[in-house]
Amino acid sequence: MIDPAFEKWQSQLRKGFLELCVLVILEERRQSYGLELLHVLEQSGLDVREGTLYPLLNRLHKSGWLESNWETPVDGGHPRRFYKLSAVGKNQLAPMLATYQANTASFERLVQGSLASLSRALEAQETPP
Amino acid sequence: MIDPAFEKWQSQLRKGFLELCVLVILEERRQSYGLELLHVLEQSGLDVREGTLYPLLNRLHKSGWLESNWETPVDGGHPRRFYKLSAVGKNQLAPMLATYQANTASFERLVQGSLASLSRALEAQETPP
DNA sequence: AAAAATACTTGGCATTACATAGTATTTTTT
DNA sequence: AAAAAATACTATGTAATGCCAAGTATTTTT
Repeated sequence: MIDPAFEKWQSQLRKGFLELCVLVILEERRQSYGLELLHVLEQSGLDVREGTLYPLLNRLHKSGWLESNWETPVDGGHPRRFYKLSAVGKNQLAPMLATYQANTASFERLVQGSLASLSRALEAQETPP
Repeated sequence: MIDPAFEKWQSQLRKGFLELCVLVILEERRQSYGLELLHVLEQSGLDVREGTLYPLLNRLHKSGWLESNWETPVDGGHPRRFYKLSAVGKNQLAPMLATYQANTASFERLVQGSLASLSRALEAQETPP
């Protein structure tokens, strides 16, 4: 019995987070395209849908944070739309990382005073035999 | 010159995150009320507005994750609406923490391979003299 | 030639953060 | 005692994102 509100919350938690992940990948790989990004995200443990990623890429492109160009693989195959960070996008990445890490630090501060109660919550997660 | 898209992204990143923070605080403090929660959040570094927190509490209450009751302080003063985790809410907390930590771990995996490029990004954050 | 795989597009829904404005009660000030 | 300020919560509307679902186009496989 999974509370449907929990799954909705999970979706909400990914807002903004996925964009940061994509920018980090592009910063590392210099460039990439949709399905490859999906693969990289999945390998890192993030199960992202096409209907999530492609609009995300279009938004970042419209915001001017990404540049894109179509390329056909040299060995043939379906043409792909490659994305890479623009100068503007590169400038955004550092503040975004700072914001993300500030949130993480705030959360750590919140749980710091409640290690006992949190370990209680985590233990309750496992089903008793 | 701050990109307005950056501030919008910051708001998006807090979606879901703030709910988790509030639940963690209530798990630790047993119970609390609006303005006190704002104070605790602010002390941890999160600048949350009334117009964000109160609707959030109402939503969690409607979802059945929180119980609430009005109390007037024994030494007089304005009556306050106190919230505490319900049994359902307590059951949500552990899976939510697991999801949050899974996201954090995925992100760490993504940046792991790009320590060099990320430190470049962080250095670019400081303005040269 | 048909089917499958690759790769991207588009439209619509539900949800949340935030701004803004408003209500009610208590305390402080004059 | 009346006015002002502080405390505390409510209500409305907007913008933005994740996700589902269906669709298009090209290439490869059968």
